[in-house]
Amino acid sequence: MHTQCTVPNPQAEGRHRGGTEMADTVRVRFAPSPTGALHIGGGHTALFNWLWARHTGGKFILRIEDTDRERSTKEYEDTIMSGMQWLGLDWDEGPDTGGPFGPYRQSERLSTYREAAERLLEEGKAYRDGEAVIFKVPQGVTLAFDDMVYGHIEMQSDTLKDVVMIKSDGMPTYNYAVVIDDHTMGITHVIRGEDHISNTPKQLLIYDALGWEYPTFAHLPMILGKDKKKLSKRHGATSVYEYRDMGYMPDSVFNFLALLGWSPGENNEIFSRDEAVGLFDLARVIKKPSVFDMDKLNYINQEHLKRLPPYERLALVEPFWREMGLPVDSHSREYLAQSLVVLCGRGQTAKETAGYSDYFLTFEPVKARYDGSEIGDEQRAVLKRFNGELLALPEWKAPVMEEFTREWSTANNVKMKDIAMPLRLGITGMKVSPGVFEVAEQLGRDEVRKRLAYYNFVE
RNA sequence: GGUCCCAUCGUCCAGUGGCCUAGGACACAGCCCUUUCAAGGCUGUGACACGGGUUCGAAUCCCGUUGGGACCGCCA
Repeated sequence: MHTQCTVPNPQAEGRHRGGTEMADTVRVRFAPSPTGALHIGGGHTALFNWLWARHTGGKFILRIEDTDRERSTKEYEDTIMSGMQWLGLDWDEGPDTGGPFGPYRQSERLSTYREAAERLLEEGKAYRDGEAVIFKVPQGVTLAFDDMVYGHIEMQSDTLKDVVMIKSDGMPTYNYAVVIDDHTMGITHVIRGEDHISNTPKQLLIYDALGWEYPTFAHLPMILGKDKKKLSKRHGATSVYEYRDMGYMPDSVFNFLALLGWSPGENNEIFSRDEAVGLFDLARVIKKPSVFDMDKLNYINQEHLKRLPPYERLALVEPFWREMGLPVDSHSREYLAQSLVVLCGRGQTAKETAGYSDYFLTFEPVKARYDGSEIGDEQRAVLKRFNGELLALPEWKAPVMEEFTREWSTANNVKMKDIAMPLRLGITGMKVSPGVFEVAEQLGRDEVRKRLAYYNFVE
């Protein structure tokens, strides 16, 4: 057990939860503003909150911070939610599911913000300027908190400017609303990006003014692009959807994101959601910002892809085949799934896998890629003899074909690759493929005969 | 500029004073396997930013320097 961890693990300590001990239960929230899709940074923050809630048996709350009237839209709210669902981050309370601490949209909690603001106004801790309500920062106060990741942090109030609580349009500002909501929603752990560390002292001031206790803070290291700058569109995909569209599995993106700023501590980098939940610990989160590394994502995705049962892999690849205009429906599910088994882990994404396997679905792309013109008369004659005998084999099985080919190449003093390569090219149109006999078996004797005949590689 | 934060291979992590001539993974290079590629196996290149302390002993603790980042909005 990690003694730094201030929150007891209910499983490990065998404590009972619920009922009157409700107050002990971990409550964390992800609070995006609906001004854009769920991007990698937001996904990372949501993920760590979710992990902590699930690990501790607590609650994961989704709160929509839609106080920017100009930029917030319902569409973005929906995309963020479906992005989270895609990643498998389910929430216990939120704008759609409801819950005992609702409403879960800031735009619907305006009265709560006003009440607290009135109180502060009456007590002389805030003042009006124009239509806005502004918090008066007291001088000479030391603001301090103990961050679960960054440790003890303190700052003098003198360096702070007064903070706007309610904007002229009646909407609360972030630094104010976040305090009111986290407190009234019973949030126990505020887990958010490191870029919020400098905001925290302002929020502390408001907790103090209202006489509220601080939640536990845990700031997460930033995710940077290859150039070590804050991740942005310039670094490629930004929304988690773009990863889905590129053929990445949600489990892989989950796994990859979990590894940014955290590790289970053992030499275990590929894990499932459930394993991550069991292993996760906020006390093991590191402080150093991490660079988003596409190569690592690719590797992780390939590992997850390899571990997938055939039909699940088929479900992932199928949309990309369709996108490529391949005749998916003219084949049986068994045939398609088996084709991917033959492909055996080739391709780092479902999209790549689809691109490597088009020849299983139709001959057309093969013809487009390969014309057989580099084969001279002499070699063609050899191929015709060999292919003729191959197609006449009593059993159309890869091991049988392979054995036959070895014997034939020795007997005829022909190099294995001189007959295997044209065969591969003729049936796949590629110089790279799985074992050519496995491909031939999967395609079937008739289809192979048809393709070879097209190139005049067989009599 | 002010305040705050960070600093181990190119990248992601391990390391919480002795087990470290610093470990794993990705990437890269080579070899093996082989009908091609992928996968797999083996090997290699490669880091504690720098300078001072503290200590019998420091990647680990302290101070400074340098370098990076964040925040300083009636955005969140």
